[in-house]
Amino acid sequence: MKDTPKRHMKDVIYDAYLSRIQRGQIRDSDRLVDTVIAAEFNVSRMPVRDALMRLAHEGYLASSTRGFTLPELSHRQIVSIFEIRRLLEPRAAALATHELTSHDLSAMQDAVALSESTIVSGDVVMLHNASEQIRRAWVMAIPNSELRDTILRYMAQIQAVRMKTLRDTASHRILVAFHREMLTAFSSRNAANVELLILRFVLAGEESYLRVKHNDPVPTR
Amino acid sequence: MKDTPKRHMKDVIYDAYLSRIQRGQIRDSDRLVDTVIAAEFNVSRMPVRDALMRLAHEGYLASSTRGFTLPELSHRQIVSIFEIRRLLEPRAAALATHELTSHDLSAMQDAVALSESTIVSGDVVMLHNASEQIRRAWVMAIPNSELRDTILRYMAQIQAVRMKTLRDTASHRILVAFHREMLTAFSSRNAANVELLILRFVLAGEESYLRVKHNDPVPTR
DNA sequence: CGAATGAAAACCGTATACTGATAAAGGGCT
DNA sequence: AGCCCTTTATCAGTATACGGTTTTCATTCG
Repeated sequence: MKDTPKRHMKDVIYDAYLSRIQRGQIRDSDRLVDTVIAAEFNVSRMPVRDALMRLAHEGYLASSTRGFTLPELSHRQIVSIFEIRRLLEPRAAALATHELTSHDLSAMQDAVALSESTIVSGDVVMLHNASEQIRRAWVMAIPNSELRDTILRYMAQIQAVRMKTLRDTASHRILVAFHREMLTAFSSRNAANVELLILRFVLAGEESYLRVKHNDPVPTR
Repeated sequence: MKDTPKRHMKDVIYDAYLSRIQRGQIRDSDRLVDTVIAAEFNVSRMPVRDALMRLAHEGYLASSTRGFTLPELSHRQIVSIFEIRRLLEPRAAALATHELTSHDLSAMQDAVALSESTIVSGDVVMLHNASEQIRRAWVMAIPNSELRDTILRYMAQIQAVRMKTLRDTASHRILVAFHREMLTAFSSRNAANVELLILRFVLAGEESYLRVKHNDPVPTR
């Protein structure tokens, strides 16, 4: 049984749940309780607690007196994070432009094709996955690892915004168009274009969010 | 016995050691061992471990198989963080400009006076404290709390850079001049000036760091 | 029928104990 | 005398247990 060659359980659990969170596999209503997860992994509460608390401190989870849940991002927080993204992501993407391998680019190409296909199919889950893949392709290529980590910290916000906006037809079309443009810009290795495009992308994302928010001030509940 | 009204020991210990780290009271050679700290606070290892691991994950400490120590920020990391600061801090300071209370401003004024006094006294520790106070004054006034938290995360880097550069006479004078300018800019509530000034400040800090680094490639040891 | 109340359950924080990994120290071999 | 191997000490990771607090829920009273 070499399912975890050498790593500590706390890290295994941390990675497992970070992945689940980032893939949107945890629902708003889910409560993550250490004892339950401990049973799932056949370990004691301690490594689970370590992992959950780490996720909580990093903002991926919210700790309450009654288990851990997804953080409820307030409108204000979401807008705040858009501001940080506006400041960091254009430059970060520009830095990543020269670092993307041909493998990264073809992965992005596949994801963009997937994204385009959702216009007709209307498959929101697939669009979500495609967005995630495209984003991941360039974010992971950011050479400044501190910057990369900082940007990765806002996955929760991005997740939340996607959830709110992806069903909106107008936002959907805008998003797919951006995906196409990104592929072009990254492929041509034009960092200046990429920088501007990502700025426009973040701004458009904010605009979409605000529009959907305005039309549907009490979402998903 | 109400020495800690209601807060959890893990948080008390976290705060205590974060404070010690930020005040430079932990030396490079110090090894922080949970059992020792547990004895100091008369608790078990667990809350201490929680606190230390949290500090480690936030970058204030490095975990090894042989106790926790101050992280050795690599040259590359320090430069990486300067890039993030360049992107975030000018805008953040501009946002803070309108939020500073008269109380904040007078605190800043006191700190700037302190800073100026160190030019003749050469008191590096006092300069360090003054820098910290000035920085804290405007950082804490950043209205976007996510942005503020992100900036606060790099305190460790700033600490490390200060340690390396503060003894450098040229850097010392430049720093004090910036402190004076900051007071003026913040007091006049001119956000545009502040934004530009802070950008110049970060750039100057990077330059100082690189200069000192170049003159003394093997520092403090 | 709804509100107050109290007991039970859920769940976290902390304590104690054990295990395993690793670095330092000491001794033997060349 | 210098290098390698074995031993030992140290310290982090994990297990288990307990106590306290908050939530839930049923029961009773208005």
